[in-house]
Amino acid sequence: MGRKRTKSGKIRLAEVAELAGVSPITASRFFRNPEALSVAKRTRVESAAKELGYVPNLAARALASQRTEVIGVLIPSLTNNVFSDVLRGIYDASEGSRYSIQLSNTRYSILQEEKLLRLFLAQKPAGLIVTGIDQTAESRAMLEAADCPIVQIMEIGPNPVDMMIGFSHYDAARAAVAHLFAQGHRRIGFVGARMDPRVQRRLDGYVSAMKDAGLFEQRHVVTTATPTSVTLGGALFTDLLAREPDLDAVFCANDDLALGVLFECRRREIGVPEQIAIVGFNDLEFMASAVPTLTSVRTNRYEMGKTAAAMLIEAIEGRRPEQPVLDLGFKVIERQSSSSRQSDNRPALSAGAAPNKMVALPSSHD
Amino acid sequence: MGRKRTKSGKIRLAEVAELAGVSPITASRFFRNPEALSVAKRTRVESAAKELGYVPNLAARALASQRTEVIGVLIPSLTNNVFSDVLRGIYDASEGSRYSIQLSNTRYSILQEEKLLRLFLAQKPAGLIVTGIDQTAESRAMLEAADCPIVQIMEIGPNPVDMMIGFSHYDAARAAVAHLFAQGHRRIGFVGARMDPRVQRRLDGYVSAMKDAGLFEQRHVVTTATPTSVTLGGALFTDLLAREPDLDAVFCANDDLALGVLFECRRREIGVPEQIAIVGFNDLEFMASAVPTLTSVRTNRYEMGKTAAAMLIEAIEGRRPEQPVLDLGFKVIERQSSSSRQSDNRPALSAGAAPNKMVALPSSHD
DNA sequence: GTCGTTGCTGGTAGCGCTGTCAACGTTCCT
DNA sequence: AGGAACGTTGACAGCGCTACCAGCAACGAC
Repeated sequence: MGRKRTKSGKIRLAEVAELAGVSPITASRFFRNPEALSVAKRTRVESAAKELGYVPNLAARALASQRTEVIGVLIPSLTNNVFSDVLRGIYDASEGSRYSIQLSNTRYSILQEEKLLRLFLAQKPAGLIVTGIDQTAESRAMLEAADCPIVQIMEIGPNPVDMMIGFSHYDAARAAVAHLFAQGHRRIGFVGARMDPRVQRRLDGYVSAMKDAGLFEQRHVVTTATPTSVTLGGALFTDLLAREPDLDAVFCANDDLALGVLFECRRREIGVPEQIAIVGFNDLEFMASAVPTLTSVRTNRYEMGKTAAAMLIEAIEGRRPEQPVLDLGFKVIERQSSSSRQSDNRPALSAGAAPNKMVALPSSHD
Repeated sequence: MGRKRTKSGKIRLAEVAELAGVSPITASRFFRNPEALSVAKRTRVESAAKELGYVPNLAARALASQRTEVIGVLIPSLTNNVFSDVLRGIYDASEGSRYSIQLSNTRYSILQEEKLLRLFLAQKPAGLIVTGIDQTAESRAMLEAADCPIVQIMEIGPNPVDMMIGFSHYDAARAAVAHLFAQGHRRIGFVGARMDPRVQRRLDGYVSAMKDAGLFEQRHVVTTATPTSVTLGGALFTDLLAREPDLDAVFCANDDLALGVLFECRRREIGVPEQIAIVGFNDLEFMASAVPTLTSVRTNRYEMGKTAAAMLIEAIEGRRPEQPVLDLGFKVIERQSSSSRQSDNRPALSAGAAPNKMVALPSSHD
């Protein structure tokens, strides 16, 4: 008795080929490069596969072809809203393609990242998406030696490993501070948490902008390594006020902190923006809805994820993008919390009605 | 010349076995069931593997053993904070285990879920985590026929496919309403968005509690299929007020909506809780930090994900939990936004100092 | 008519690992 | 002392697919 089915009852390629009256290898080709088949065989295999409900065995394919159809993604956090937007973009772009996403969480540790990278690379992924540009030397070497396309996301900088998509956090922070200057603010504090490399670069941008204006004061900067939260924003702002009660603005390294600062102002009955202006970073959805509406720096997170995955897939399939480094820029979204025009300060009647004035800036990096 | 290495330069199990002076199959056993080896061979294989930097080829393993070490996870959204907490738990529990997570997004569509399920099952996952209890009949049949452990998460209900971990959204909503009753509120509105099955059950719980008290009014319920957001909370609340200006409390199906309602109250200069009490759902971090602090129903999302994955892994390895259905319960976290005691209503000086009174309830389901 | 050339197809031989089962040595029991 | 029982080990034969190369027909150029 010839065995028609595998033990598990699954349909194999051989069965499809038999039903279609072709050799297994021809059926195999149908799934990988249908154009290589004559139209007649193509349709025969197609209908045979559909009739039998054939699903390829990816393990066998990976073993025989010596490569997988897995895209590895290394991100530092699953909690952070920012990364969930990026991830959504990545998953959306991978959907419908043959590639599946393998996600790992580095927890903001470059050592953990190195470990995970080694793990990924051992499985010969089709491509890799890694967060940021601050890998260990060892990681960097592995990435450069990897024989698959790689996209670095979230920021741009010199010496891309391969492809890169993001924006300049440094320039974005400078733009936020410039906006506050333009509104007449001078004593501008900085509130930052987690202090991962990107937040650090926002701080650097803030510091340089303040120094350029001759206004930098170390005591205006409050940071912590603690993970960010709304509550933490209030606590850090409290510290900041204790050091410098005369602030007239706060630049927050992200929107959660900004919301915490807003609540703390409300608690202390400090008028926003009359007494203190607030600017956040990322432009999460709630910023437009707060009272007063909160100014923020908009970043294109979903688009970043989606484009990164799309670029990667193109590169995997041999079509390298003509633009391997993509600057997605940012926009300062000016809202009530930092507006000096009194007319903008009265609470709008409905959240959606709050006027947003945008200041678009492609981040320039050199 | 004997080939020592695979084409790709990778070390194979055979090399390790040769260096250790054992047969390949013995080396294989070392990685899967070290206890089966004598101590001498075990240490020999171990050091040989380390010396060569051996990494198993998972594709070959999967092909030969007819099973994968992949845990499939089906969740309806990557955006929703709730799921990022659950996911974090799942990833944390899987870390260090041999299993890797394969994530797919159903986008709240049970048809999409069915499609993804079919895809997953074809690859013979080691286990499956699916969201909720509202699968299509077809999905349900596939799950029941699957020869791997399955955990349903996010809620509990009758007829688990296999294991189940969650809580009763219905009971949680009833508890929230009961809390508002206890604070003296009677004209309680409901605001809901997305209206996925779990939000629907929260609505059902609200309706039943209101009906039990003889206070239900259809016009006090405002819902939409639109995805949730803070802004939407304000908009829905605006609708609700237009229908019924005399509300004295609002129960929001989630915290984003609650925050939107709070902002809208501030915009309209409606006192919270003096004029209107607000209760949210999920107890996201910012609820404790808002002004006034916002009452919410705490759910154990991280723990749910972590426990689900841990249970699943145990079951995969043959140790079925004695409790296949786990009710993680919920807690009504009472804060200023729904407190009738005037002393609680004055703004606390610091966010963390806000007193939280907890009402713990294991959800009873029958 | 012959000779490439191109397009399509199939045979063979693995990819690296594990399931199965038999065989071996050792211990323990009667 | 004999044999059963156990623990440990290895040989063999694939898992389902694809890389590689050979073969064959059809076609155009000379």
